[in-house]
Order: sequence, then structure tokens, then C-alpha cells
Amino acid sequence: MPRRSPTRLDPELNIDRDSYEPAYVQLVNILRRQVASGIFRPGDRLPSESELRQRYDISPMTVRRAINILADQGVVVAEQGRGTFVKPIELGAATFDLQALQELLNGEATSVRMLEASIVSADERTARKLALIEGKRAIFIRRLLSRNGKPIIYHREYLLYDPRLPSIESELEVTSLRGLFDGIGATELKRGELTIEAATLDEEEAVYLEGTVGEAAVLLEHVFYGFDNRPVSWGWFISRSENLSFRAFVGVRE
Amino acid sequence: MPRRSPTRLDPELNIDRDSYEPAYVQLVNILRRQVASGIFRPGDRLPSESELRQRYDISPMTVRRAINILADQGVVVAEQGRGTFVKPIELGAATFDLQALQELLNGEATSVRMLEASIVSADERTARKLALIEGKRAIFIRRLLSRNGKPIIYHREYLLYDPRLPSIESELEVTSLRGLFDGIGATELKRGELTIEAATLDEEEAVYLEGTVGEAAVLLEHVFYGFDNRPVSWGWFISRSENLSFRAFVGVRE
DNA sequence: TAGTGGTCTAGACCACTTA
DNA sequence: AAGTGGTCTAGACCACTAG
Repeated sequence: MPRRSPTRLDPELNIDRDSYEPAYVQLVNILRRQVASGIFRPGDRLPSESELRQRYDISPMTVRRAINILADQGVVVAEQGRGTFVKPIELGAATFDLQALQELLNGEATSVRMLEASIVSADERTARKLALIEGKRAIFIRRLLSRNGKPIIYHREYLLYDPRLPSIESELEVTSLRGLFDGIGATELKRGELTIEAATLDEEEAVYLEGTVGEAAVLLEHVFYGFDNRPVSWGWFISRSENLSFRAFVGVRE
Repeated sequence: MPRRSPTRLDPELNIDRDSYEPAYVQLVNILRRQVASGIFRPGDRLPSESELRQRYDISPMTVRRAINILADQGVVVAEQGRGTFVKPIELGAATFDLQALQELLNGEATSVRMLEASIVSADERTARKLALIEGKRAIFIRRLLSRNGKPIIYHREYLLYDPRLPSIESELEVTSLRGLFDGIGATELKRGELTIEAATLDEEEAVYLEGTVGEAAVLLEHVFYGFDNRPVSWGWFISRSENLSFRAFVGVRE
């Protein structure tokens, strides 16, 4: 952040060159506010770049940068030769994130209880998921996450057991849930695939989660791969539906 | 897209100024490929902007643009005064979209059957969701989406019934599922809130979806608001779990 | 042809980190 | 002090659209 001093002019009207906020951010906010308030409606053309440049007395690149940001936020769409237009909202543009889950994990009142950490022989499904030969050994971990003493999420995970690797290290990296969420550690992991689906609690899950068998539950499956593109871990979180859901927003907020 | 001519040089090595791909896109791809292939590992520092500028013989702004793109894709993080670093993967960075649902809707083999479209008296829940007085009239719509003749999604929706408005128009805008997903129409809608949760099929749903009562199901609730910030429609999609799930990826792909 | 957005240059000054 | 990223300028040329 470059300069500092309070904003002096109505940000609806002008760009404050002395603000701690960069000019392009100010312009993004001005335009977004105008879209959100209905001054520019879906389908409307925004002022052209040269109009904006003159109106706010900034350079073309600064205007372009603001427009680009609005464009990849999905607020507007720029069409070469025609203009920049406000986009109607699209249901298909909605994106859900794991913020709810992350907040659960990082909350003060949240604790993780390790139920099991053992070496097991891979069954058919585990062998398939981890690209192992059935019967080979794998590390199996079960955890229970609680919030304010109430169990919230039951987690099971299979990890590659590779005696050649510093197994403790690689295990710890994947084992630390908080680390995985925040991005601490995990330097050996290249990518992950996640799936959300609906499920119902079986007996074991119902016991741990203090729910009832057959109750609706959210299931989040995860597979992580190393830089050799081989799966390193496979597991899933399960939570009673009432304890975990996912929200998303479409359209211009605020 | 500016110029046209095939890429001539190995894109791993150099930027082709005659390519149809802009220089900044080429640089983004080069760097992303190097991260994906493990040349740069999580935590590593990328070459500085001036190094990249010299290495690829492009202007500072073009390098910055590429870095910015990688940064807001979550691949790297730039720290002023220190450098640009490859980010470890974060579970919390995963985002799910409605692509699966959208493909279902837009597929050739998909058909929508309107089961009901009537004017009803708002019950307590509907009145609350639509900010109406209980007992006021609302439009109620039920649809069944099928794919290859098999029912996939059961949709119910309540719409504001406002005789002052061109009700047919506003109804049609919200009624056209395809339009909502693609962003056609919906010019009267400012924003929407969506929630994904797990549920189980009740009797009515089981009949329509040809499933069994108590079976796991995904529920997608939606509320749309007009530019006056008042809710305009509220409804939900429900689908057997095996017919609909959501996928996301973290880390660098390809 | 005039106007639009898309890309790119070759610098400048600033803020921040590290040594 | 040297090196890093962050912002911004004042243009240029290009591709595309529309009248």
C-alpha cells in the first residue's frame, strides 16, 4: 500500500489520489457500487474506457485494470469493439467454498480427538483409491472433531505407507488438519480432488456423531496427490447435515 | 485476440511474440507448468520480476500482469520486498461450482416437465422467506427435470405475486431455468443466495425421483432478490445423491 | 470511419524487506 | 543500500464492431 491519509472526497464521485487505496481499487468499488445500486442494470453498457479515463482523470491502464477485475469477478463482460456490459446474474456462476468447514476447524472451541492411527492392510476400495495392490499396507487414521464438546465431524483417512520415505514427516503433513486447511506444510502435495455428496449415517457414524442411523449427512471426500501424480492420501469427512452446509452468493453484493 | 500465426518456439523456453496468445498468458502458462511439474515447489521463490523481464524480454507491466493472475488463482503469493512464492495447497481454498448441475440442465437429453404452476396462499415458511405476510398470495411452481427419460431433479419454487408488476414477464424470467443458469434474462434480479445441504427423500420426492424414502439426497436452496433488496423467489432443487455431487480441485492442474 | 476494448512498452516513484 | 513487489503514467498499435 503506497500512500496514507484519510479519504477526503465522496468515493462515489472521485478518486482520491492520496488515499491508501490504489486508484484501480477505488474505481472497482465505485463501479461495483453503481451496479449494485441499480444505476447500471444488467445489460447496460458501462462508460467507455476513455470516458472513465477522463471522468476520473486516470491513465488508460488504470481503467483497464479496474475493468479487468470486474470482468473476472463476473460483474461485467467486456466485448471488443462494442463496450463493457453489466452481466445478468447466473445461477451457474455460483461457487461454494469450504469457509464454513474452515471456520469450524479453526474456531477456538474446536478440538480434535484422534481415535485411531494404525497400519492396516488395504482393502479393495482403498487399494483402488491409492493405486496400491490390494493387501499392501496403508496408514489408517480416524479423528473426531468437536465443537464446544459436541462432536461435529468424523474423519477417516488412508495414507500411503512408504517405508522409504520419511514416513513420520509425510504423515504429519497430511495429518495436521489445520495445516492442510491453512496451507502450512503440505509441500509434498501437488494437488487434491474433493467431492461433496449427500449420505446417511450408518451405525458407527451415528454413534460418534451422536446422531441417528439413516439421518442426512454431508460427506466430503478428498484425495491428495504428490508431485509424481500418485495418490498419497484418501479420506472423507462426514457431518450431520444440520451441522454443516455450504453457502454461495451470485450477483453483486453490498 | 491480436495477431495470428502458429506457436513456433517451445513455450517452455520462450515467449512467441507472433502467437495468437498474448505474452502475459504465455508467461502464466510457462510458470504454472513449472510449478505443476515441481520445478518450483511450494515455498520456493519465483524468479524476481526483473529476472523474468530479462529472461523473456518483455516489459515489467506484462510480467506483473502474469504474476497477478497466478496470485489470484492462488498458485503463488507475492510479498512486497521479499519475492513471489509458490503456495502450498490449501484444503480451505477449494471452491465448488454448479457446473455439474448446469451440464445436467443444458444437456441434449435433458427435458423439463412442468408439474404445477398455481397461485397459493403463503404458509409460514414461505411468508418468512419471501418477506410476505402469511396468507398472502404467491406463485408456486413444481418441475421435474429428466435425463434420458429418467427423473433427476425435482424443483419447487415460490415467486412473489405482485399484480402491479408485469407478472408474466417476471415470472418467465425466473421460470426459465436455462435462462437463470446462463444469465439470459434475470435483468430484474440483483443477487441470489444459495445453500447446499444433505437431506433425505420424503414420500412425495421419492415418487417423483423414482427413489426410496429415506434415501440420501442433495438439496440446493435458492433465494433471489430484486434491486429493491426484497426477495423475489425462493425454491429448492432436490436430487438423489447418486445423481448429483459436486467436485473441486486444489493445487495446480496439468 | 469512428469508437470500442486488448495488449504492450519503457520507464517512474513508492513501500517494504533484508543485510 | 540493494533488491523486491505495488502502482501508475502516457502513450502506442492492434482487432473488432457498428453506422
